[in-house]
Amino acid sequence: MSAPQAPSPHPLVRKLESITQISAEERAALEGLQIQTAEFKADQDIVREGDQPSRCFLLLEGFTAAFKSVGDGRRQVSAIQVVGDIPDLQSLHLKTLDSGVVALTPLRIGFMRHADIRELITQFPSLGGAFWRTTLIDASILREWVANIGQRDALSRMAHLLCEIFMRLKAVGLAKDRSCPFPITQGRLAEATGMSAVHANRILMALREQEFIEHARGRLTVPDWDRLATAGDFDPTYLHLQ
Amino acid sequence: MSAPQAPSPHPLVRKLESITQISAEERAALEGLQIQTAEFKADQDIVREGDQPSRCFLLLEGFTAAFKSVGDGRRQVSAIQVVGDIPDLQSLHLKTLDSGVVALTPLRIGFMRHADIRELITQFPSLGGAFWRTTLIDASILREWVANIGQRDALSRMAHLLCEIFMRLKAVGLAKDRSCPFPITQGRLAEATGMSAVHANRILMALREQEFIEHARGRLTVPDWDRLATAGDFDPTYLHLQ
DNA sequence: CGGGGTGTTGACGCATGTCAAGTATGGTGG
DNA sequence: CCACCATACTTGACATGCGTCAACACCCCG
Repeated sequence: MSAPQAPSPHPLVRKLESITQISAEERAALEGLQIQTAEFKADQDIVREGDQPSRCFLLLEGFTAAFKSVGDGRRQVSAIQVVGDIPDLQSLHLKTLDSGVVALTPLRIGFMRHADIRELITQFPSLGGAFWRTTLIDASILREWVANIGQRDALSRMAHLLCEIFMRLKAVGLAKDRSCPFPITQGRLAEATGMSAVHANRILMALREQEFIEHARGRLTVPDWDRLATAGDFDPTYLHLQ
Repeated sequence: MSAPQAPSPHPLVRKLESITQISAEERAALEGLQIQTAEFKADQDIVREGDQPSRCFLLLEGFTAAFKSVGDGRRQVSAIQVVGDIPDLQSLHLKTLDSGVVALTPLRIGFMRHADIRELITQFPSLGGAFWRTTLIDASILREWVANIGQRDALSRMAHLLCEIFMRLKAVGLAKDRSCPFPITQGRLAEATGMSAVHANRILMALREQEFIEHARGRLTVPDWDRLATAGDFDPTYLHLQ
């Protein structure tokens, strides 16, 4: 009756379809999942370290970052999320959040109740596998971040991060050709790469001077992908795309 | 007939019992899971980056480390595993391994086929949740490592790592009182904390001189836990014990 | 057209890396 | 039981990448 392969307007279906085969039934169930949308302004905390949420949220529009604060007040960003990501999906099985999530831009998000997700998974175990898989990909990215921060020098480190974000945006259709939206301040990039804001600035300027990137007004352009990927020692295997 | 609460000799049951309630039926199913044991010598690779395994392994005895190599040949350890851990459980849903696992000591491990685990989970979905949860805890630890490596100075960083390993060993009953086995070389600790081996040595000596730790012949002793925890800015919430 | 956040720049110090030369330690074979 | 070897650990001298501080420039947004 309906066109069977119409591109789904539903962001959660899109997300999981990029991960696994979704049957018509599962798709219907996903589309029936109750989602409560909300908007946030830039720099607002969506959830905080220590929270015990009963729902998690799907990022519908904008960018977020997960972060932890350490003793002396410094912050480390441990992940950056783009459209389609579910930043706190781990709260489904871990009662207490071990990191906060902050809006990097104005956001539109969709809350999904844990109870509803659990019911969905009970009914369609293969969807449970898909959700599980997304958290495993997040963990894989974290391992790469550990290696990135632990071993690469500042220039490679930053280049690597830029490669990752660019490629993940491409995967969700937000990167056109050689450029993508990039509304992330140098301060945040510094927190994500474990360097000072001043040094992040110098490294970004070096990357621009040597024409690895163009970066202005919230857009990132990569004139020569291979060159940037080489500088960042970037191998996308860990993203487990496709 | 049998004593219902006899401490299970089965390591997988022990692991999952520390995470969730296990019914008698589930326990029986877990104990029936086919496990093929194997032994490895120190420094052998159990699995390698790029492998596509059809089984994963449970660590029965010894210590392992997950690691990635970066471009210039340096290595970063992204996790250290102790008895009861399943270092490559993510391979259940991610086809290609994004990091290798190496034996830090002589090992005894038990291989479990993906197919068997999948069947088990299909039959007992709540066990699936327990397995999922273990991978989420691993991810939580990775977030803490990102923060540790990214933000803390060398002394706190090392102290934090020592706290984590000590507490995880305690959780599986391997730490007696104030001391635990610690067969990890300074070179590995350096790879885990993202510092050079020489610097790791100096930091460990500083920790010993200031009596934060005693560390010799494969044993670590912590004379004053609170003092070490303070030095390492250590808060165990992220381990999600209990 | 004003102001707060963001980006830029320079001077300087220090934590950490590197290189190189040892010294302990523990396992192995004679 | 000892000699030997490989691996781990230790130490010093030196270089440097990066952090800190402080001032300033820019640019959007109201």
